[in-house]
Amino acid sequence: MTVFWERGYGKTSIGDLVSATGLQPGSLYAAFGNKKGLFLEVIEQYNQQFIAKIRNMREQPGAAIDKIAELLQQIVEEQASGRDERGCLTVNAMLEMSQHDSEIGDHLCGYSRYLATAFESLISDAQSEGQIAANRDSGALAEFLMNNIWGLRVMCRSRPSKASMQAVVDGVMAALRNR
Amino acid sequence: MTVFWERGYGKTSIGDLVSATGLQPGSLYAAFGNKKGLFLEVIEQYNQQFIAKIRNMREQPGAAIDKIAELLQQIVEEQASGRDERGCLTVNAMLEMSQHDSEIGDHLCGYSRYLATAFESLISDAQSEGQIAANRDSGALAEFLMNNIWGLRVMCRSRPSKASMQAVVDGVMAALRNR
DNA sequence: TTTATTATTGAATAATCGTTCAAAAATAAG
DNA sequence: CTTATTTTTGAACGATTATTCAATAATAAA
Repeated sequence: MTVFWERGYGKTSIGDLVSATGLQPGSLYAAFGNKKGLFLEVIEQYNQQFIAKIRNMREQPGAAIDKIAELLQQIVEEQASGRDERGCLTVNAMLEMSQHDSEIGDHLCGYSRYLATAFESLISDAQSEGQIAANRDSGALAEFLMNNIWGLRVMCRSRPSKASMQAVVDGVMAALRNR
Repeated sequence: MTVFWERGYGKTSIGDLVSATGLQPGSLYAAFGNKKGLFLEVIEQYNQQFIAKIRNMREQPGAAIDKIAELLQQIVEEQASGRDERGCLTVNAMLEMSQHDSEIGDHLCGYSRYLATAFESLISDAQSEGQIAANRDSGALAEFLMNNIWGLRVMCRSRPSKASMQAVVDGVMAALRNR
């Protein structure tokens, strides 16, 4: 996962995966069929981790609006600490592979749809708790939130100042809380 | 430009460029040095075109806030009409190449910074015209706007419904107009 | 027309790629 | 311990890659 994340799909060679896993080509092919098979399992796992993170957040105590803020803030802090120069594996894969490989594209598009519903449930929670007006469209707000996360994942890759990213996060939270 | 845009840098072979340009490898190398040299000139031209578009918009008559809305709406319409399955060449290049190739990375990061100032001038116009409150931070709003454009360029690649993209655009414009 | 300069050609090169597979090693079953 | 089964090994293969360059053609200068 780390190798694909740092180098992208196309620039990751089997040799890179051999070094990273300590397995020889034959073993990798016996286990995953081919390079794409391994990549599909990698993004599946990556996506499930993020979905699990949101699911887990919802089960924790605390205001939903604060959880959303925390989700965004984490992206800022990771970037600021220099830990995240690789952005989001899913976004990277989506832009590199989505239209070129329909199997990977299907996978990612389905996940994207699923992720929107996960965000919508967080928004709904915040509406129930009175921090977002109940008459606003939760689906539309979820798309808006997700769009800004996609954006931050792109921004990560353009060596932004922390202030720039913080400005975006503050703007998004203000837009969610408002009206 | 079209070839790089549709296939990305890594998946574009010299053979593809030979077919697209009608020039033989030797001629391409005589003119551009190598594949990367050609790519750098391509993204330079692509970015200049977008900067010129914003500059031109500012010179046209009409409310600045409507120009911003039009910029966002164009992305929605292009996607809805099926014309844009390739997203934005710059965003694609940024995610594919930025951290792997520092020369391309520098180019793109510089452009990203420059683009933010172009957006800021549009925001400032809208503030002068009274459609965005003058006490709001134009730089922060510009980052917010740009972030959503990056997001839409990612979203383009996940086969979204027009309604989803429209929801984002409406959300962004509401956030800009508000308060 | 003749000469000098520039541009184009496209086959050849060396490197790297994803993938395969017979041989060897490790493990499990009898 | 012996046999059967599974896993791992890593060299080899064919395909593709970016790049080069001597030969050829086109253009400009004299």
